[in-house]
Amino acid sequence: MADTQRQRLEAREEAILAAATAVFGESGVDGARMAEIARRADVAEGTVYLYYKNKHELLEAVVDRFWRELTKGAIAAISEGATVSQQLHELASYHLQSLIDDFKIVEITSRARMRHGEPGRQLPQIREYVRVFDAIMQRGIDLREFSADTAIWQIRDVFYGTLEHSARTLVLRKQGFDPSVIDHLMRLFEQYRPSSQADNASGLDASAIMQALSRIETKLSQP
Amino acid sequence: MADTQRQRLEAREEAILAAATAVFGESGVDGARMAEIARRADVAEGTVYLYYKNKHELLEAVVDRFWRELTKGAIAAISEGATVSQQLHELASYHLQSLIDDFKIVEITSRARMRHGEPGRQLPQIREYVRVFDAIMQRGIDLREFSADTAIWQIRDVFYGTLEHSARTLVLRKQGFDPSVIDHLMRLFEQYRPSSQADNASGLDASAIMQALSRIETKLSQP
DNA sequence: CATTATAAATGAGCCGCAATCATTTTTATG
DNA sequence: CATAAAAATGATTGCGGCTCATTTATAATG
Repeated sequence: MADTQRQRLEAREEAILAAATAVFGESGVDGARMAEIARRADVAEGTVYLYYKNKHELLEAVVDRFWRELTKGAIAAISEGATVSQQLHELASYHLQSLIDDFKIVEITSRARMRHGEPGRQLPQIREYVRVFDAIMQRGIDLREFSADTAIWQIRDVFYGTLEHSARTLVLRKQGFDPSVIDHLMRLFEQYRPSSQADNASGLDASAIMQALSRIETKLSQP
Repeated sequence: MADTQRQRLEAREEAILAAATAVFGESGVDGARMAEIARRADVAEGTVYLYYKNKHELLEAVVDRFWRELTKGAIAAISEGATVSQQLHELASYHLQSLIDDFKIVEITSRARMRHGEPGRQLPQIREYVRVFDAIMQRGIDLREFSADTAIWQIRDVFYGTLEHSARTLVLRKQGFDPSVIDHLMRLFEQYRPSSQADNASGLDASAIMQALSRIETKLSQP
């Protein structure tokens, strides 16, 4: 009966994780009491430590699970055969909606990054999550729907950075999901389409000229 | 001698704040020991609590001070008479550089937002800080350099969201300041210019260049 | 300068809570 | 059943934030 035994253990682990998710969400990391988590999972306090080394590892597990689920949801939210732009739109909408819905856990995520001492690492599951974006964008580049002259990581930071800040703004103002945020972002992304590059084979383009002008202006205004 | 007395108190408060900034930065919020902070400020542990109600308020004071200084620095970094684009460029550069330099304290900021219980408020000093951006952008709109058809808060979220994420990326990869991040962001902002829609999907056209040139001409003829 | 009143500083001790571990209970095995 | 191994328990420990009775420094007054 080694099988039901294993199931019991997994069920217990799941109960602890669920309890922890609830308590962390309700009370925040510092407000959460290990005793309360144990009580809700219907185990003794010591038992929690058989499954997770300490409070921080439990927190990591909660956050890790959240982003894993989010990845699944994102993939599900994207229409298989749609255009790259359409898929980006879907991903952006799904992401913004999720950030708003689960704002508490998203906030807690930053806490999981900080491992007491120093080097704020990035969580593996978030790395996994952003690949969904990367894959869409890469396909866009391969199909020449998007140009390859900006590093993907920079575009990605625009995408997630904007959505994260917008979500915070919306939540703090107690507004909900706002489609105009998505439209705005998608309009920005038009920038990445390879439009009028044909006539700029020389490598000279308007933005290069503007940058040069900008440099000149700087010098002029600080003599 | 009520005057030197006051000065002594302020000096002590400053010593505590400085010690706290250092210790929080080195050890993180959880790693920081109130005893250690007191020791470095050369006061007894109880004395700290005469100036700050508890550890969290001390943290808030540290973060508050940091953003206040940042606001001063940002204002100083912006050329008074420059174009709106140029000022945005300067602000973006200053911001990115600061985020990278003081990454530790920036990370800690999110911690100050979470007041134990719930409603992750926004800190007054950050509100103040983003006004620097708002003022520049508003001027851009007034001067018709930028169009008013996108809400400023959305543009602001693009600006700070992108820079914050980019800073994290750069720090985690142990790269330093990367000017291409700024150029990229500024290119995106071309989207917000009113002249852009017509003939060039990139948002740049001859008229934008002519406008910049004429601004320069103006400056040259009035030294 | 002496005296008193008030403000500021101190640090030993209290208390909450994460984490441990000796003990008990449950499960697998022959 | 007997017995060994695994799992669970909760009283106990230790750390660290915070308090408060006491001490020390400063101001006020005659």
